[in-house]
Amino acid sequence: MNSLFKALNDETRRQIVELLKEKDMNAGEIAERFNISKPSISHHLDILRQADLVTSEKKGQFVEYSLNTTILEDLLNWILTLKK
Amino acid sequence: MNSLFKALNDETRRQIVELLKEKDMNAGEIAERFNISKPSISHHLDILRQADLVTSEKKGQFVEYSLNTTILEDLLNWILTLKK
DNA sequence: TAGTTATTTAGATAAATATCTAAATAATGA
DNA sequence: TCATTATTTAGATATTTATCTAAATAACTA
Repeated sequence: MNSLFKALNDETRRQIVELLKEKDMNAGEIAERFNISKPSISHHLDILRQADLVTSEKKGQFVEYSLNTTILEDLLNWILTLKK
Repeated sequence: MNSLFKALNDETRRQIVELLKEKDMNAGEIAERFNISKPSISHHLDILRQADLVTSEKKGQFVEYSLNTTILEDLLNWILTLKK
């Protein structure tokens, strides 16, 4: 849970997640959407990957990122138990 | 949303939230549960209050804290739209 | 194979954060 | 009113984090 909350505790990363909700994208396409350097975006993607919120797959020269929503079950349940 | 994710991005604060799920508690009672100084707990409570995750009410010498679960609706909805 | 493009790694830096101790504030009760 | 108790504020410090530029790695293409 720690890595998940950490991953979501950043506006840029939440926006990346929202982008990937629409469709899979490669690192460069994601970086284009932000006024942040590519290495910084790469770092954000790494944190999202550590939290298992995204998966990545090398496709030739590109690295394609996809959203993994299954990990959100845990978060959902945590919140629901609070609301009891 | 920013203050909410920030508030939840700390194990101690998540534990405080879980304690308050069971029953309202004053600052001292909460602090007793952790090996952390009272000023630090006070600071954590402040961050939870800024996120509107808890409310506080002065009761004589004590300050009683309560969980506010309504604010979790937003978070719940954000997650649910991701899962679509 | 050499040059180009895509992405990540390394290393640096400024800002944010979690924690502490000491001091201030506020309420109680002798 | 004075001492005690509960809590917060102030100020300091060490760690984490978001960002950058430069360099490294990997894959394509002429």
